[in-house]
Amino acid sequence: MTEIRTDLSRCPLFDRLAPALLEQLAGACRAIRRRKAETIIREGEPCEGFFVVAEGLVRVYKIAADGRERTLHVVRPPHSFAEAAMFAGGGYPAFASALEDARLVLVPREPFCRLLREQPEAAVRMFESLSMWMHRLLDQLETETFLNARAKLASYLLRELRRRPAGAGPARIELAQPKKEIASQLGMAPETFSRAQADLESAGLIVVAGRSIQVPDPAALDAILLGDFQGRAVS
Amino acid sequence: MTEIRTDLSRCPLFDRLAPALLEQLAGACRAIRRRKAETIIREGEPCEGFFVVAEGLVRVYKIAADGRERTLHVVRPPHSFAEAAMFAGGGYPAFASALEDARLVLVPREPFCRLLREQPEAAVRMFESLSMWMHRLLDQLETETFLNARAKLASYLLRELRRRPAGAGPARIELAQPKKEIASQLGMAPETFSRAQADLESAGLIVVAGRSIQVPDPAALDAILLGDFQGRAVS
DNA sequence: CGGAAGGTTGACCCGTCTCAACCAATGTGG
DNA sequence: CCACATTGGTTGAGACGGGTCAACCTTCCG
Repeated sequence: MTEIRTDLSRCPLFDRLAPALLEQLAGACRAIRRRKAETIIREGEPCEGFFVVAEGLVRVYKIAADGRERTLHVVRPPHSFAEAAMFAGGGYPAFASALEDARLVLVPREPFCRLLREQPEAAVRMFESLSMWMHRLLDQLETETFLNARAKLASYLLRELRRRPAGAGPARIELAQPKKEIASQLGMAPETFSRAQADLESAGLIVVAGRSIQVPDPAALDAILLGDFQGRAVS
Repeated sequence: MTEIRTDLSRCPLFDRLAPALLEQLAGACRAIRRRKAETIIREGEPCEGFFVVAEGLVRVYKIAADGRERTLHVVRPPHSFAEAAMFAGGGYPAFASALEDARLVLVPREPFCRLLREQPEAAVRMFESLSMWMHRLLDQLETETFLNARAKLASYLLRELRRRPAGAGPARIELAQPKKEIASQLGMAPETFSRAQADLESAGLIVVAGRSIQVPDPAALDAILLGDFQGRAVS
């Protein structure tokens, strides 16, 4: 139980919660483990509650009628997912599975809703979390409709760069997942990812070495997002 | 002022609010009018508050670096938009403009946040509203990635059918906006919309007469969403 | 050694975008 | 009242981006 309490306390939703309330909520939660590739929730399943990721990576995704999959987001500790499902009825709106062996905390619906009603501060945190999800989805929809494969990759790399500690040496990214997984996040086929990467590399914008990618000049990479790109027209 | 109170009371966010609280909130709000095509908010602008649509239609959209636009959603009375902007910082996440002459109520940030802190019931409504937006965005992203132009149109028509009063005569839809606007909502060029429509019509799935579209057999139209469509392979 | 998983590359195909012509309905000014 | 422009929509031709299929390579592992 004390482990659950610690896991919750790290999550932005709860990190300012009074210890007593945290303890109480933790008592109502359940620790859950999933091995790599195991499913956590299925689209349409009734919503028991939402999840805090304590360890490991979780992939949130949709499945098309013909079986194709599309990753919507990868959730890392100490964040949460499926919060929105609790208020909209109709079950979970997407699938989720473990990208690595994962430890999760299931926060059941009722105890959590009680907390929200009683703790305005907790409610505000929840609003912030939902808003962040919305912004993320908006960005994704924007990326989707306005950018081509190269620009999507560039925008992904720049986002990853921004996630790193400030002034952390040279601009280098270590991909934490297989490239085909990243391709799915970006809404493209693995082959297209590979080609986009090759294009950016031959334009001198990135240097690829396995799963390590260097960006000598982030500003130049950023320019890809605007006007188009003549990379393929070398002839 | 009493007009503002009435407008607010119709909005799902506030329709169960105690009259005294409603009155108080209304006192802090501002009535706003916009003519057709006038801008309401711009992406990145600091967030003063969010909006309830009292009359008219509002288009929420993104603009690409090269000027292309993409409609994300059309908000109709008595619903609201830009709620999420209040919690995420960084200003409004998209543009909004009036599709028709519109009457709006601006609910300023601070008075509203105070209400949320003091009224758990209001907070619950807010969660529901944010969750609906998230579901809508998820659906849109799903549609975007899995469906082709014909299937997008079919899914739009079926959605519109479901919005109509139950048992309201034959399955007919009156498009309330120009087709090129709907094309933008569906993320396709107007020409593509026109062709998708022609395809469905020549397959006998819909009957088009100007802006009026009939669906003789909704179940058949639904089948388009699953497997693919041989409509163009008539030869 | 053989096999599986991750990744790259080439060839080809298909869907959608773009550009352009065209049409109908509606207005506008002389 | 007519010439003309404007707006909304349809249709055709061509180009292009990205998906698919297939071959191949490397690394890792049993």
